[in-house]
Amino acid sequence: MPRQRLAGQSVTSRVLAILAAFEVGPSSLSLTQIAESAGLSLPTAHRLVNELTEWGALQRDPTGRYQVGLRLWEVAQHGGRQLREAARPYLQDLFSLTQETSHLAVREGREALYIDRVYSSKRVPRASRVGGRLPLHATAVGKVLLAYEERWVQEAYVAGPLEAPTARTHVHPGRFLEELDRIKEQGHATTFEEVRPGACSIAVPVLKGPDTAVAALGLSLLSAQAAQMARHLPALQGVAGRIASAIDRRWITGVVP
Amino acid sequence: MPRQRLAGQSVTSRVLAILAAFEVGPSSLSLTQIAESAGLSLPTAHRLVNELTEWGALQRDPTGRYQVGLRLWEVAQHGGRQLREAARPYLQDLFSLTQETSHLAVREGREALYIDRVYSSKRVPRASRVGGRLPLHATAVGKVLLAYEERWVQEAYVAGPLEAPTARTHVHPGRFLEELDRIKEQGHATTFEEVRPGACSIAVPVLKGPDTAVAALGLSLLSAQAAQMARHLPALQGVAGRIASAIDRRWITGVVP
DNA sequence: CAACTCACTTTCATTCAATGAAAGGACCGC
DNA sequence: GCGGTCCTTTCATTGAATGAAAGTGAGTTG
Repeated sequence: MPRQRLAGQSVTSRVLAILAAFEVGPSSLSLTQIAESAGLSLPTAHRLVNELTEWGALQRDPTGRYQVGLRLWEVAQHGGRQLREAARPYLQDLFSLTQETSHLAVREGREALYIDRVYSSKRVPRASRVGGRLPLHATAVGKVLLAYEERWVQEAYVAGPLEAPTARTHVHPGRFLEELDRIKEQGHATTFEEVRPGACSIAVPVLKGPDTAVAALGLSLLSAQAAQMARHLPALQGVAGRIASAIDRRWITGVVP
Repeated sequence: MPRQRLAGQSVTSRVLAILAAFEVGPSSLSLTQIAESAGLSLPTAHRLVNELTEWGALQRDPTGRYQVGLRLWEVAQHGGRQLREAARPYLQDLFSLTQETSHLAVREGREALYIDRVYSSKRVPRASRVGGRLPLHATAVGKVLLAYEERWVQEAYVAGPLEAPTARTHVHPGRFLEELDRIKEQGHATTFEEVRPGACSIAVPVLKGPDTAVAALGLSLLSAQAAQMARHLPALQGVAGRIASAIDRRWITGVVP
């Protein structure tokens, strides 16, 4: 007799579980790994994965393992497109001005989601990744995003566990809330080796209204350059302003076809 | 009695049809539009769309319409990641050197799929879009990609319809095949107002072996700058070489975790 | 080279999740 | 209030999805 169908019974949920298998971990997975990660029997995984592959949501690499397919990538490019496309040229300007890794992030739950990033082959303090996440309290963009949230969101955040990727990460709830107040007052946040040793960062909000941040704009620098961080503040604020008005313009113009 | 369930019966295919609705057309759709585009009854579309929304594959905008969600975007960032992450810093270098819109494309069927793109707020000849497609025969990157394909692929391509976005598009099959030969011989392709009036482009292959192009690297310029196109050729070729070896290194190092 | 292993693929009887007709909101403008 | 459009919920019916079991095939061992 077929084994009892378990919870989360909808086919849709199974398909999504397969996609979720690619959220973390290695970028290519065997069928068995997918089945295990998604909690499916091998035949079921096989059939669904085949359908996804045929459509182009997944694709097989030369070794037979599966990766995310280009067609899914293509469709998903529409996600967050408004913000990303409005911001991209100015993010590029920021990089040209500062020659430092520039990035744009939004808040997703307890993490900062990196929407876009500009950097060259020269200096690359690699912590974030486009499509990657980092905890809000350990990054400058994250602190900015949280500083512009309502008080109860901030309190809910510090009520949760504050992990410490390095010894310098600020993990004291009370002091962190005070830091958030200071950040909102002065309009920018900084970190020094709070995500990874050797890297520091500075960020400002992209505002929509006086108290609402739709995104955060940041620079990552090597710790050796930390002294010059403040020098980039005018550039950051200027570019953030331009992005804010570009978004406004898009909102007024209406939905991009 | 419920209406006859039609072809393409699997739930997976329905879910994918919903995603496909976002491939073309406006970036946000109402439930009714999704149902129509995917060929589903309203209740079915409703249930599936709800599940997708709950997971984060779709999200509702303030007006209640649906767009591609950030979680799907995040997962799909893994698609083509190897190539994109290897190439990105060099693509940025190319832009810094030339100050012209730089892009990277791969072949997907009869079209060039734009994998990445670097440009600033200054000059923006907007034809391509990251995640967008253009016909192979109308773009410099497309011509390069086709020139390095085997002969039978080229012939199959010209056997299909060669659309002409502008009056200058090359649509004569025989002459186009000759152009492909010349392109492979000289190692680069150009267009002049073949996609859209006012814009021209130049592209070189990113090679893996002497006869295989894994991608194409291109610049878009305003037609007024057409005379200076050739001046950028050394930069293009140099950067393409660096990208090629970066990819090689990644292949040897193995799959990125 | 047979015996074994491991990862994937196919088959098929059983059954429960998916389906759409129908009816029920919600919000328009008139 | 009334016709309109769009979205949401309900529910009896049923066929698409399921997993046990058997099959394939590449690789490894004795």
